[in-house]
Amino acid sequence: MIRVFIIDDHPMVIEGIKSLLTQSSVAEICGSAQTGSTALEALKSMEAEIALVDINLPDLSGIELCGMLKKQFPKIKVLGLSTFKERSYITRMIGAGASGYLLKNATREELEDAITAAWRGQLYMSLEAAAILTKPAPDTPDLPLLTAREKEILLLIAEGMTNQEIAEKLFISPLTVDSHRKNLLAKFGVKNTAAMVRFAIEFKLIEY
Amino acid sequence: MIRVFIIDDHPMVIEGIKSLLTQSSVAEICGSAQTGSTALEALKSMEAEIALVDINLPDLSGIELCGMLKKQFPKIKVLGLSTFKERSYITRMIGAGASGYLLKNATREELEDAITAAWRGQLYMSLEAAAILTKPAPDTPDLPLLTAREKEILLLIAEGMTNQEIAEKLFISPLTVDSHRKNLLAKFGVKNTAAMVRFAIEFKLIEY
DNA sequence: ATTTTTCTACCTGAAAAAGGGGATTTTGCA
DNA sequence: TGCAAAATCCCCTTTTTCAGGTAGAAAAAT
Repeated sequence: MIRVFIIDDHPMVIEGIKSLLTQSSVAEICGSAQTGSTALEALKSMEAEIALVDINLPDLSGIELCGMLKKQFPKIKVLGLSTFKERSYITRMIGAGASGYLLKNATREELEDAITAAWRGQLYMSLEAAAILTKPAPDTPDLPLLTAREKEILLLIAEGMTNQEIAEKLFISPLTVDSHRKNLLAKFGVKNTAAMVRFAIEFKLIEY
Repeated sequence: MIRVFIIDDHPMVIEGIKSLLTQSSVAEICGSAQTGSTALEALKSMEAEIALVDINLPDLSGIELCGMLKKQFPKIKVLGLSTFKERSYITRMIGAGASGYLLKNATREELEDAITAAWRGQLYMSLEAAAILTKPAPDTPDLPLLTAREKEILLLIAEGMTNQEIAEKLFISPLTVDSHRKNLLAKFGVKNTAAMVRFAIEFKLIEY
């Protein structure tokens, strides 16, 4: 029997999962907690194999908690659990090391499949969550078209180079760099470099 | 038979996949390309169901190409293919809408499993890739510990607010904001705001 | 060939940030 | 209570960026 620990701030969710798994031949509940910190403490004296982690906890986000769980209890596999169908939650949870993601409308069968897959070292994604991930991303707002030179200079700005440094690197005048910088500010509709860098990363115009 | 299009800059990889799938009862190769742009063009006049996309192409990254494929051909499921075992490639590929990720050492069976799962709308992750994702993240470099106030001010800086604006928002002196800003620069080991914002996003100290 | 876009360069001055210090008060914790 | 850390505030100077333009040459598109 795979030992499962539940972390959710809603007691009725905890009870619901317990009820679903009561007659499971696959998994048994070894404990539960309503906050991330309580869970971290409880898991120190408990042999859990799987943690079902709600994305929204009162003290920590599920994403943060997942990272902490993986670090402190590397043997435990984490499954994210949420009502949220947001692709960014899913990808961040996976990025944090989760072995899967379930929506809270999961059937007992899906729960068991997820727990079993995670326990085997597989990545489990419910059909519904997979559909969210694999559908085309929503149309991003029309992004400004940057010239090649603007892109080049944007990268260098984001590395922290001053106009003078960039000018020396590209064999142009610092005044020219300044002109490009102003064009970038105008195209992004922002008023300074901080916002420019953030915009560029947010809209994947540069990588980090 | 599931129609599969291969995109890889190495002809020997394309041939290898073709060879593996020659006697497949599941999939058939309907075409191939060595660059992203060639693939996008070819797929306009081709009924492919699955695209196997190499992460490193000469013209586009596999991640970019995945996004473009999902946008222009929403019906096509994308599977990432790489020698790279880097978690960030995997998560970014999934974030771009891929239905799975395979390493180039995959067996015919794994290839077929991936293609079938993707075709069914599931997310496929090879055992090896899943292991990379679900193992505890490598120890990040020791990140600077920020005080609560520093975090607060970092967020506002990254939104593009000036010291004066932040001071008014927090009911403190602009000089205080400046002090925190200097502390942040020192803690991050960077010399200006552009690099500060980038560092903060890169190391997930702020979100965007 | 013409038009449009991009790149380059410049001007001036104000605003903002960065550098390099310093100090006092407040807060949290043992 | 005492101590360390955090928060707050200050000084002065220099550097850098931003605002708000202008304009010509080169490259690209038509």
